[in-house]
Amino acid sequence: MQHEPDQGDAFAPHDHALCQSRALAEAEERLRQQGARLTPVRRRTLEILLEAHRAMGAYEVLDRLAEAGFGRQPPVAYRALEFLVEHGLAHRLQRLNAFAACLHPGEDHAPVFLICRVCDKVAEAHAANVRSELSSAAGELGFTVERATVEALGLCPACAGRDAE
Amino acid sequence: MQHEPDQGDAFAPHDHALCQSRALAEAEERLRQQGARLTPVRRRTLEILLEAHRAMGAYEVLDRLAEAGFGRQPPVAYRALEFLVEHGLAHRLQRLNAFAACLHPGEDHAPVFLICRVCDKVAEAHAANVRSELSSAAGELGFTVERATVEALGLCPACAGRDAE
DNA sequence: AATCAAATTGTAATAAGGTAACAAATTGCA
DNA sequence: TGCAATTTGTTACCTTATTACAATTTGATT
Ligand SMILES: [Zn+2]
Ligand SMILES: [Zn+2]
Ligand SMILES: [Zn+2]
Ligand SMILES: [Zn+2]
Repeated sequence: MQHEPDQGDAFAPHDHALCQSRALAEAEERLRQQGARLTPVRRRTLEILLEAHRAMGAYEVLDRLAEAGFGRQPPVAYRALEFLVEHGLAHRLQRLNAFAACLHPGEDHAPVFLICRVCDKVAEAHAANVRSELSSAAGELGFTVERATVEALGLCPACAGRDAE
Repeated sequence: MQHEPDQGDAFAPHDHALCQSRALAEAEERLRQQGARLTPVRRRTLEILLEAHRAMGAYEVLDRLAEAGFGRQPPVAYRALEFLVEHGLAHRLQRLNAFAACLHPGEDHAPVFLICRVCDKVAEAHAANVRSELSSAAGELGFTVERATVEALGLCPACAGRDAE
């Protein structure tokens, strides 16, 4: 079965020059409506991300910006990337740089983490249904999931209770 | 409705001293079976993680290890943490430190990322079902999801095809 | 056109997270 | 006891990210 190519599907063969120019045009239009400016660094940053159809580290983007004559210091890239993320034109692939004791040792599992933003506690939720939905969503694009990271930030019941008072 | 407390639920009120000692005993038993050794650093590292019921950065763990008389250098903590993760006694909350252009700007979405481990391309999959399963799994523990990160690593159709040949 | 405040860009300095490489000490046998 | 394998300690370095402040650009206002 062949799936319909769509605009989020970087994997499907497509006219990528058109894909890029359309995204750039949409970005200009959206920013104009919001009264935000697509300045040269920001525009070049978006172009750099669009060229690749892959995730790039901030320092890789920074190198390309420097080649194009912009500053060589980290904030140059981080600011432009942050602007794009804030305006819905790019995503940041998350991090948390942390470790937690396993609460279900021996079950050979790939859990979903629930992290309370108030008390910082971490719980592990049962992930089977989440993972099966993920696999099927991926399957629609022909993608095979091998490992997945699912981390939710929110409110645990104790902190939610305290909040509501 | 009250949910049944279970061993993965750090949010439920529970006898945490018992929770810790049980986890430690289970760890010892599991490692013994595998012929791996719960040495002093490793044991203290696991205790540190268990004390908190929250995720801790490697450097925070390192500080605590140093207080307990172990080395003050990053590898001391990273090695012990890696050992615990390898043996299923701890989890690493993932990272990817990267940015990608949004492929659906304007849809105000929280997408699921599919990252091909061979070609590094990133696609955005439709996330509604994944997120609703996530919310309901979280809901069973009384947790309210505000933001969630879902990143899958695997094979895109093109690279899977190449692989199969 | 001259002026000025706000926004943007440039730069230096430093914090935080992570790994490679090798030396010293410990452990468990032969 | 002797020795190899494992574990721990330390040095040095790399990547990622932020704070603070200076210089420049922009767009509106006079
Ligand atoms: Zn494209
Ligand atoms: Zn909480
Ligand atoms: Zn507990
Ligand atoms: Zn691929």
